[in-house]
Amino acid sequence: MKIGELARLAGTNVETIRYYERDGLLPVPARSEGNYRIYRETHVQRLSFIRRCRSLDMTLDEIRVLLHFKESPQENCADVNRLLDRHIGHVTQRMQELQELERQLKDLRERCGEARDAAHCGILDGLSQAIMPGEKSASHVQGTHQHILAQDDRGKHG
Amino acid sequence: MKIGELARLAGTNVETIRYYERDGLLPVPARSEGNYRIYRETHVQRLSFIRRCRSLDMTLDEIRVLLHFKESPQENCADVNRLLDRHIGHVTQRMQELQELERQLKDLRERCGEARDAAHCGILDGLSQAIMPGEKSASHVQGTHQHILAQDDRGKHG
DNA sequence: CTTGACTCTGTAGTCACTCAAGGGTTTCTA
DNA sequence: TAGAAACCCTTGAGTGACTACAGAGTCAAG
Repeated sequence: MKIGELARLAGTNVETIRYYERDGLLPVPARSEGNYRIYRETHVQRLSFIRRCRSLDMTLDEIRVLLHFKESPQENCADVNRLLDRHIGHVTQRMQELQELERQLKDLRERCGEARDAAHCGILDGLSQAIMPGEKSASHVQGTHQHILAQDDRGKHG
Repeated sequence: MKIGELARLAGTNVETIRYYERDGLLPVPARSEGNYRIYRETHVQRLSFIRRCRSLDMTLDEIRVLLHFKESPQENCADVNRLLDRHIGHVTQRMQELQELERQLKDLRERCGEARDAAHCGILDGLSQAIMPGEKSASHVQGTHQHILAQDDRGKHG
């Protein structure tokens, strides 16, 4: 099959597939006479695995590790557990941060229930004073903007 | 004061300040004879405002809007409300996504309680089958990796 | 007068894509 | 059989919000 069909089957877009190839996540495929990439069922499976991991917000590096374990089945999978535990930790931590964030934003929002002058806007006043409850700690957890797998939103945002 | 002191006072790093200046979020400051940027109290306040908004995961564009309202106090602040409401919506949505994500990851983790061969690893098996409950919808919400305000972690991650 | 801390500019790198230009190939339709 | 449409190719640049680095200049203390 050609790249377009692989993309359809795995719910990816074509550029992403070529990007994964450049990045070493997908093997370099055979080419047709017209220089088109030719894929097989194994590629569909590998790409689907990658996309499933991405939908769980794993980094490409984490996925690389998992792919390695898939390919060397004799190795002990304690590392797989460790990777997943760490990843769950990141997700949990990010959720706690977002909960705190939501609370602060709602507090802020209540300061200005109705439209008034910006001169007396409780929101701007609130943002001008210290609210931060403490410095955020490090994590491999990102912010609140532009979800990774938002492929149905191409070109609308921004 | 020089840029280093401003950075300390606002809990930012120096490059970020210069970046905000390039990006138009901070006004171009005066310069000393030796070409050093010279800041005043107003800069500390403006930068702190920006950092507080960033700690609430607002984009620089959103912050630009808020700064505009801070500077034109006669304008109606209904737009401030709208901006904040929308932002709260994004945060709430991302939290729901992360909750679902956490659930899936923990499900996955339970498939492999102990170290075994990767050949029989329930985690890898699980990732090789379809789990995705439905496509993620678009939002201005990011993933799970590398928190924005992790400034105390310089150079460790990656 | 030298050391070291600080600052400057400019450029490139991060992550995981996404888009666009400018061309080639294949397939469908008239 | 011609030509249009759909697909594919490579290359390079753009996204957001920084971060890092090179190579140079400035300043205060010893």
